[in-house]
Amino acid sequence: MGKVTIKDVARASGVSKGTVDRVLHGRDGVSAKSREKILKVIDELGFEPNVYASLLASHKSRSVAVILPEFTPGEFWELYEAGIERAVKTVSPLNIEVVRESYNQYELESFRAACRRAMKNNPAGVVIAPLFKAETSLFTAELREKGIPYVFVDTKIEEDGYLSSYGMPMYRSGYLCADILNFCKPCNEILVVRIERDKHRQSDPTVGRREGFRDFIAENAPECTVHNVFIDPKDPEDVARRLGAFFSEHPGVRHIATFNSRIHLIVPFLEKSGIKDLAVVGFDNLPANIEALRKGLVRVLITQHPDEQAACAIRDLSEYIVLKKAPAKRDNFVHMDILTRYNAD
Amino acid sequence: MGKVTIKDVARASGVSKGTVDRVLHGRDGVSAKSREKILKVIDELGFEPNVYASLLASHKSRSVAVILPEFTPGEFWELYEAGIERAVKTVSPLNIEVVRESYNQYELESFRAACRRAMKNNPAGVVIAPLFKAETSLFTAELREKGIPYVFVDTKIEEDGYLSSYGMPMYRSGYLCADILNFCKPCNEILVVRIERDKHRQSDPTVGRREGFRDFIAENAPECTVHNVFIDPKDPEDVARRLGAFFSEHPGVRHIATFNSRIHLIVPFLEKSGIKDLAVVGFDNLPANIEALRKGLVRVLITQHPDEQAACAIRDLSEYIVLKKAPAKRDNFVHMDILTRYNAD
DNA sequence: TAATTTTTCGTGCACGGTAACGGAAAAATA
DNA sequence: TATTTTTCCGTTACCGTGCACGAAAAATTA
Repeated sequence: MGKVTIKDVARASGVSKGTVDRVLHGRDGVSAKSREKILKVIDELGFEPNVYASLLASHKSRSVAVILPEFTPGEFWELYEAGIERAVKTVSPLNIEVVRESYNQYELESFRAACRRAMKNNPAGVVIAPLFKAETSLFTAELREKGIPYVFVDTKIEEDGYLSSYGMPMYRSGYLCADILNFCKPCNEILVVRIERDKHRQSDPTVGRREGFRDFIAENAPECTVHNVFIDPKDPEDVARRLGAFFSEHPGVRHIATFNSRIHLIVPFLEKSGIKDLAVVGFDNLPANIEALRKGLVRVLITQHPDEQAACAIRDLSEYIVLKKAPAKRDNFVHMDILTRYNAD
Repeated sequence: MGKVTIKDVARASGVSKGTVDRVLHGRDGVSAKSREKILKVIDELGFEPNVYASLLASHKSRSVAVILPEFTPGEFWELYEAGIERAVKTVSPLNIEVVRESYNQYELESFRAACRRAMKNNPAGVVIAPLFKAETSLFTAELREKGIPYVFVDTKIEEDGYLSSYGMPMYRSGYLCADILNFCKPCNEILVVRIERDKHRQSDPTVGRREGFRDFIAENAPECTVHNVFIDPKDPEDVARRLGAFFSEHPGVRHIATFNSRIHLIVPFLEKSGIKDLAVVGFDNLPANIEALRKGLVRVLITQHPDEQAACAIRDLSEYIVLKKAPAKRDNFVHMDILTRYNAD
């Protein structure tokens, strides 16, 4: 019943609704005294703008640019798509259009080009996965200058000015990974499979995860040995070769972890080798990983809901664009899901 | 761009928008000729009413009744509240009001009364947790007769006519629980603590969970013994007495499970007894359970997001009420989350 | 044919919010 | 002090739809 409208706010603060509208949208032309008074009244009355009335009145169509790495089917970055599509559905009646720009995550120039393409559209907001830290800084500086709000997904960069961020707490996730491996009986040896395209990449997104993993072991199982095996994801035979060599040298190892989403790449080896009772933990719910989970070859996957990240990011931006309302929480960690074969749906 | 409005339809059919509105809502007072013409134009122009404008203009407020068990703070059924509140926020601008009716889950008559109270309000939709199966059947028959859509949460009853349902797959969750206990080293003995108010209750909601648990053990650890200890939740000293007796008789048992949300009740005993290296698995993210997780006294919680269930249920209903749009999926199983101390947030 | 009833329809305000327009008051300048 | 500029804010016309009011048109009756 007691819906508070801007008319109520206007009356209660002794101004007209035009003025209330001005402070709601942060436009200028309002004295400090009035603004303060109005904000107080808004707070006291618990006013919340009616989104529908709002977009009915202001119908300019705006666009949100989503800048993510490109992907081939089945890759990690594809997981964002589902959330983007969900979000598109909910915001398109608000006259907000979503424009995707993708880049090659291993080529800086490609990232630059994607940013430039995004800016051409004159977007009202930007969602971005900041794989290239330094370059992203430059880009966000430009966004700030133009007053375009932006949201980080996957990871964030340390700076001020972003509207919100979504991601997994990487350190925590590494810690959790080690905890799960260590779950019942403490383990003496763990094999960490590093399936990375570029061992010496400047900014490896999984570095925090490795630290969390290392710290858990140091604190809870200091006697445990951690072996690293590096594998080239582009060479399909590298897996069998290197893992084969490893297991002939260390036949007793029963714990395996990876720190990125590529655990599925070792599945063929596991199937062929016939080693039993392995505790294998990986990350991210790629279809191939889920499949491995179902088969019992991977014991646990830790996932971070990229789709949710995307959906939330777009939601935050549209709320900000339509209502100039900042999201409730700025830094959001999505829940780390623990998936086993019985709760993978 | 080319959004067609009522005014366009009116102009194209040579009448006023009032007349168009009349045919849109099936009100009378329109000549057969005009009606026909208008319908033709609507079809040709592909006119679709603007839901938001419509909602803004129409003053009829509709209500959704939510019929759930009553609770004292910290109890399982309180977890639904958060989702209800979230949903209220999103649907209240649609002039949809949410009315809660609660009942005593152990008294049939109380459930009946709650249903009757709900009907008095002449609700446009109903969310219901069908703890009393038979009685719920009678109630939903009445709803169907009156054309009122309804959604099940927590569990559903087998019938046709509900709009959608949300719940945890109980059998699966029991299976998962046993799997987690059995995670690394197979266990030989498991203590199942049954903290139930009424041992002989007709429809124990956790019965499916018990079956899943039993089946996992039978299939994967047939040599394992399962001990049941029954505890009266109303008698605070019963826990210490019975568990004390159990552990003095079976000092080697290290695996504990419960099947409802009351695992926190055994925490004081665990703390005092000082038994180490226990693998304790329970259900549901009650604050007290989370607390026990943090302290390391409970190893894993399996949760079902009651808040999400409530939010989805209300969303489905309002979409149906406002747009007559049926939800995408009818039977929905919420994801079973595995919570450990490192991902409980 | 005139008067009356009934049918059919146009008009205008409301919903809650947006934003352009222009005027009054305050501040700055002459 | 008079004039100009700036700051601040009220007014107003929408957005697309719902609905009440009353008037015109058609049908009925006298």
